[in-house]
Amino acid sequence: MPIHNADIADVFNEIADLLEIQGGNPFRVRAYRRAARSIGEYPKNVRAMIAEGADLKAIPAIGDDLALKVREIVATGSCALLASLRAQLPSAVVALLRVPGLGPKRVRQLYEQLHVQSLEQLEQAAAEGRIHELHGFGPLTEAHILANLQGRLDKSRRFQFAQASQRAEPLLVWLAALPDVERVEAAGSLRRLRDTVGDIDILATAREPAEVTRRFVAYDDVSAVLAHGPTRASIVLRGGLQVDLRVVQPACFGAALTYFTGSKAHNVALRRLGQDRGLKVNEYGVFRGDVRIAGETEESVYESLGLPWIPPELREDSGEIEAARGAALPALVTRGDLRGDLHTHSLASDGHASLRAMALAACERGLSYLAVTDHSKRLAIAHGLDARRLAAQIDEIDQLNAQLAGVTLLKGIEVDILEDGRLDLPDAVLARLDLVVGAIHSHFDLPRERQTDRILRALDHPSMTILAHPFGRLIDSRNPSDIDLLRVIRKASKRGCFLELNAQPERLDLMDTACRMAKDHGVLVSINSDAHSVAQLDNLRYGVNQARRGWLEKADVLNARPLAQLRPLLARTMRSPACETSGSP
DNA sequence: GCCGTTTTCGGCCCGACTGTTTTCAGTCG
Repeated sequence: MPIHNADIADVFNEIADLLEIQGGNPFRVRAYRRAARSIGEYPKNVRAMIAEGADLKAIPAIGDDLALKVREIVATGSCALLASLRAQLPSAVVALLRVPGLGPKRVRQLYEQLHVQSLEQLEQAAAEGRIHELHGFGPLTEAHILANLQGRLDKSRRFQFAQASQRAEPLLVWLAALPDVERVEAAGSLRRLRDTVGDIDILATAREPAEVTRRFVAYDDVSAVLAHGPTRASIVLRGGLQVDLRVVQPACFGAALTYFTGSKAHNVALRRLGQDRGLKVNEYGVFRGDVRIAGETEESVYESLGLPWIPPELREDSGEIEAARGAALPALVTRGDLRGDLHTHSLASDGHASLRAMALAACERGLSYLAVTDHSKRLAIAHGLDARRLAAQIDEIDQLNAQLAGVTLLKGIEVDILEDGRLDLPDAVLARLDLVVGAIHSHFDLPRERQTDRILRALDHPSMTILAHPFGRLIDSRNPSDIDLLRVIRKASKRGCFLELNAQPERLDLMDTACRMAKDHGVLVSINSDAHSVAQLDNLRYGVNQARRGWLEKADVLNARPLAQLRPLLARTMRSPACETSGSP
């Protein structure tokens, strides 16, 4: 089985978990976690780097020892250290770390003293009252463990951004209306616009902080109170979403907002930067000795560290601090930059609105063009169009465009990419369209080589314009397909094709790191709503969020081009077979 | 186990809350 970066990251993370439970050197544990993250996010495939003879120590957090282990994992699929750790401690115990309230120390105690090594055994031990007898545990801890297990409250559970945002909005409004509250702001991954949100972090200033946390834990949508102090409190809403509130002094607000926006890795990087300058950075401010030199605003915090303000979307310690230092932060794309939408559906397939209604709705939303891309015949469940119906729709759009003012409909199709990479409609009818959006809707789990070759062949089709939702993932329900994105991007670049960032909240596909990879190779990304109704045109904002996390600027986005500039990019002359250089797909 | 415009050895981010202890360890973010 070929080893991917994510596999290596998994091995290092399990090593870190097991070392931590065994009470290993915490800095060594951290080194494995940093290495796992670094490799997991590294844009180049490590297996390919080894094949090319590249120096693995060029990867951040990889030194002599871990470079050897990476080679070992690529060669053998595992590594001796992991095997020996597993021999000392069953790897199933790492699942116990996912239980809220259980960290490495307690997991070790449970294993050594009660021989607990699975969630089932943990639940049984708690139910039988054996846990509270352990030193350091008590009846409350035992009750919490039981409640967490029975409620299946999982630390690793994440919510789609849109779901979390819809739960957070009313709570933020309610908090802002409390009499003592002066200021309320969401922080955390919600503010960083991540595609999924683990919990909601809220920051407030208030005249009487303790009064605010008291009211907060009594919010009427609360199903559990996890913590309640004078300045901090944590609740779980019905539906399982955790919300953490911190109330801070106004003079600290910027420092606290920075701190609670994170990411954790970004915070650590800021603190190290502070250390280098003899400064201490925490949620109360930036301090030289006991003197606070910054903290009221985020700008002041960054300025004290010699940096310009960094947009929250970029705060992942993935190059943003270096870019800020070099005055090279991107001017991120905004919703207002979008001039059109290149993937939408109508009544002709599985959409819920007419062509005219979609066109008018697009116009109302400030868009000047809208591509109609109904499904093709293979997707029978969506009433996909065959060549005859598509030809009729082409004529209908021509007639409608003659009547419409302020918005232009583009003739398109979301054509199925068949298992072998052919497209689902005849070349002749595809050639009549303004654009062809190709998409995979079946055989999502082909092996990497076949899945990649399938896409490369589709990109070689002279009519192909945009690869829709390239990974096919559905957050919570379908993993991304295994494709070699670098090969896909290189082919798209060579063929003058584009990649879609599908803005449906459960898709958000391309992912942020993939957007960045496309940008680095000069392949434009099309932020498309994939709207099946008028209201879903508003999904574009979720796509813009993701694009911003992927460092995309206006110039990197296909549909930020006005129509006159877009048309030549869509023209198939640049993709004609004659243009293609020789070589395999 | 990584890393270095102070360092090749000695550092490695910082504080709140809980439940347990009787002054603090563990967990979390």
